[in-house]
Amino acid sequence: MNWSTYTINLACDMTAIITAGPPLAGVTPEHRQLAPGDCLFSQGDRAFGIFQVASGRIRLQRITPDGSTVTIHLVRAGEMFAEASLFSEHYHCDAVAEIESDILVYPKAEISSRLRAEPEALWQFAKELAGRLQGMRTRFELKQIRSAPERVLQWLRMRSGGDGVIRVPGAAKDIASEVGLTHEAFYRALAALEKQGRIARSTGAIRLIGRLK
Amino acid sequence: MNWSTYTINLACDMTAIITAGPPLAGVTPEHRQLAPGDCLFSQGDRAFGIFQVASGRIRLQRITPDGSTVTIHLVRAGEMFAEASLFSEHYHCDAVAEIESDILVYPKAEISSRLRAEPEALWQFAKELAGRLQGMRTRFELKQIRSAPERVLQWLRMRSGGDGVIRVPGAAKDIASEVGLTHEAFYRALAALEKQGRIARSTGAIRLIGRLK
DNA sequence: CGGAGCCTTGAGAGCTGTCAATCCGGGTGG
DNA sequence: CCACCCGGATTGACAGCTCTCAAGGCTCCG
Repeated sequence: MNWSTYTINLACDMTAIITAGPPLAGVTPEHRQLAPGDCLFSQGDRAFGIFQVASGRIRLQRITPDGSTVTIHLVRAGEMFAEASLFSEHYHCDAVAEIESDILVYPKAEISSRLRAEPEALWQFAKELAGRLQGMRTRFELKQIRSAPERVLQWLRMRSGGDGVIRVPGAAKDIASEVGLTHEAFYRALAALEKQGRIARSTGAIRLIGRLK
Repeated sequence: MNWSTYTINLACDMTAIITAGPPLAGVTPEHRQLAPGDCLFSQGDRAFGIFQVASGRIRLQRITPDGSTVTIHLVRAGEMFAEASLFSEHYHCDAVAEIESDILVYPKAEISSRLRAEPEALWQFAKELAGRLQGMRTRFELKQIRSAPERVLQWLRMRSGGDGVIRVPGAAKDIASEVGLTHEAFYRALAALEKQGRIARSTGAIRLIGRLK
């Protein structure tokens, strides 16, 4: 098992914290600044590009037949979105900035022609997609765990290196939302785990305690 | 809190109804029968193929550095898995049958050479991956909704056609696990929604009530 | 007619979200 | 150098909600 590879795979996944997947090789993106409420594209618009969130947060939503709004996805910093529009003429949902956001725009025509012309680039693109799919499935499975301490523990396990140490990037608060908890519940979970002797905390890092191989 | 408890929770999955993608065009799979507990591949094994579950259920799990097991994904009938192994020499997790399962095996060498040789097939494959990624994100977002009635309603909205009618395939019980609820909570949610006049139930179908466009 | 499985409802417990209060460390202005 | 302020970290109290366990009712089928 190659743990560094594993880390990279996860990076495609827990994007909110591990910033930035690799940009699309060989295609230089444009930047677009969005103010809260700004719309990047709407359902039915002709697809003009795929995107990556440099900073901010984008809500992908769809208006259902009965007129109500369904959130398809909340895209956070580092994440890419609307890849599927490469294979479709139009967007199938709205993309609206929740907060001030900086978006990288990869023009569809350019990406498309490049992927069509260079099978190797397409191969890499598919690889990227497959990795993100795996990551998404992992996140999904994590969500199935109802107990907050258990969920936090599993998350830590997935993020830990071979030494069982997880370096905490910035505020633990941000991790909370990543795991799908309020920060209070997250702190309580950490406290409980520490009390049980299953983790040890120090500033900027968390260490798993237990049978390390 | 023990693992068997989780197994039950984890069994909640939406794929049984939602998924069932097209098989890989132009490549004929082999079948493999697995008994409960049988291992399809292990972490570190040389990647020999990608798979689709014809029937049964496969647990993808990884042993973490501290020796504990983390479920990466529970694969259900219709779903494809281990696509990422196309881009990697080895598998990064274990695949174990939870129940008797029938697996379609697409040999890696064959898939790989076909995708390499025919850019159009690779394009389709990427399209498929992008679609699955979107679907996974949608499922993930649905999980974020805490209120059971709200979650059920959103799920119904996503599944409804333009007429706002959802035909219920078989037991409503199965839907419950798809939405990530116990069947009791699901019934209660439906009852609440009906009481509020937001849906109407009849045998075999549910109709959304509200401003249809 | 009987049974099996699904549908439905009830009661209670446990857990997380919410609201609030406190502590703490660093940066800032006086 | 120190008081002050701000945001994060932490803990407490409480309400609301879902899960669990349990008990009928209903429908289809043998």
